Amino acid sequence: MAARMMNGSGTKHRSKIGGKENGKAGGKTGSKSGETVAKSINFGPLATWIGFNLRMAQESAFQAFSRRSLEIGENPGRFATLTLIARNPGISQTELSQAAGRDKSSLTPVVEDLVRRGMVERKRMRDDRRTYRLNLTAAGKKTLTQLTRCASQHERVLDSVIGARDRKRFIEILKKIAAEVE
Amino acid sequence: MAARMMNGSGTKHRSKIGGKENGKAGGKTGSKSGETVAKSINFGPLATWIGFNLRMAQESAFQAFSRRSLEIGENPGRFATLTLIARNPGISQTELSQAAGRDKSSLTPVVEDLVRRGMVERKRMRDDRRTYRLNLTAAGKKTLTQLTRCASQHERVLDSVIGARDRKRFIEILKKIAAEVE
DNA sequence: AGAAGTTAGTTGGATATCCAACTAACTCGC
DNA sequence: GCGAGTTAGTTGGATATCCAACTAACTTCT
Repeated sequence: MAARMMNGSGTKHRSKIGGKENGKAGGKTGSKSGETVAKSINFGPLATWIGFNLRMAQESAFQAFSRRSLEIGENPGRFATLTLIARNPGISQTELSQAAGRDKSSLTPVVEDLVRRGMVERKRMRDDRRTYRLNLTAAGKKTLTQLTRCASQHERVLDSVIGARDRKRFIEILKKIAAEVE
Repeated sequence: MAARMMNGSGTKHRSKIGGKENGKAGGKTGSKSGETVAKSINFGPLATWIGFNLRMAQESAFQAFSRRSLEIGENPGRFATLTLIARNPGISQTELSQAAGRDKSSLTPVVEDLVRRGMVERKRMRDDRRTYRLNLTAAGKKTLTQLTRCASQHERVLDSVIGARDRKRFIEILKKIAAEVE
């Protein structure tokens, strides 16, 4: 899981989102000299809208984490899944999907992959043979440890960008949005 | 564009992200009576990590906007694209993709669709025949107006969740993350 | 106990996205 | 003024995700 995961690690050249309306509607930067002057884009209302900035921030953060976890040869998307299984041994796929904010059908291939790679063990429940119980194997725990280290480093970067003073409030707001918006 | 758009409008049942570690590692909620007690999930470190919460918030917000814009029969994903073209008449596809934070190849089908539906006009540049100039048509402007109304309502909801006091700082932080994280 | 309803997980069809590789068109250096 | 390099946009192949529809297994109601 973890955010429409798996963007790869493309280096995207984003323009900074201009705070101010720069009067002159967009338009072809002169570039007399031949070098391409970074054209300043007018974002209009997007610049001050929460939805758009939320998306840009999320993707930026996810990309960074993606790169980091690919360095250790793991899929960033597996991180939330592994953590949730570790913390909730015997969790079912449906519960897992709800916790991770994904459709249960999205988890089918993810869990299959984790099982195939020996990270997760999957047993039918005794008393309800529709349901699986998921548990981490030793290998899964080891991988999770590595991924967690990655994630901690990543979090430290985010922390430094946000600043200790605002961090708590920032997360509260994110949680509130996740919980309260429709 | 606007966030790995087009999730449809699925009603996802997310568990709230528990702030506190609930000691007892996950585990099978009793459900004596037969009714399914909403199992309380242990999110472990995810609960306090920015990346995960950023994702959950972003998706929640996007879903809400998605539903709203589908009500007026438009694709939420087109919103940022139309806005950027409106504000930057004659913008090229590459510039547009950078501004929207998407790969230029992702824009090919989007722009095609907008042109086909008569929202956007696309002309080769005189002096550089590789490049297109994009402009909104009257129909495009009309659609954008509707979408903008939608988005304003959506923003108002987000505003009320965040609270006027924190809003400015919140957006600043989002911008900072988008700009500074790798 | 049997039919009707509900739930867990899978399958199928669709979309949005990425990256790498491509083509056509431009620019530069000599 | 021509070949090497660069840039704009498209194409192809891959992944992650969604929703709707399905099957198998439970539960409930009469």
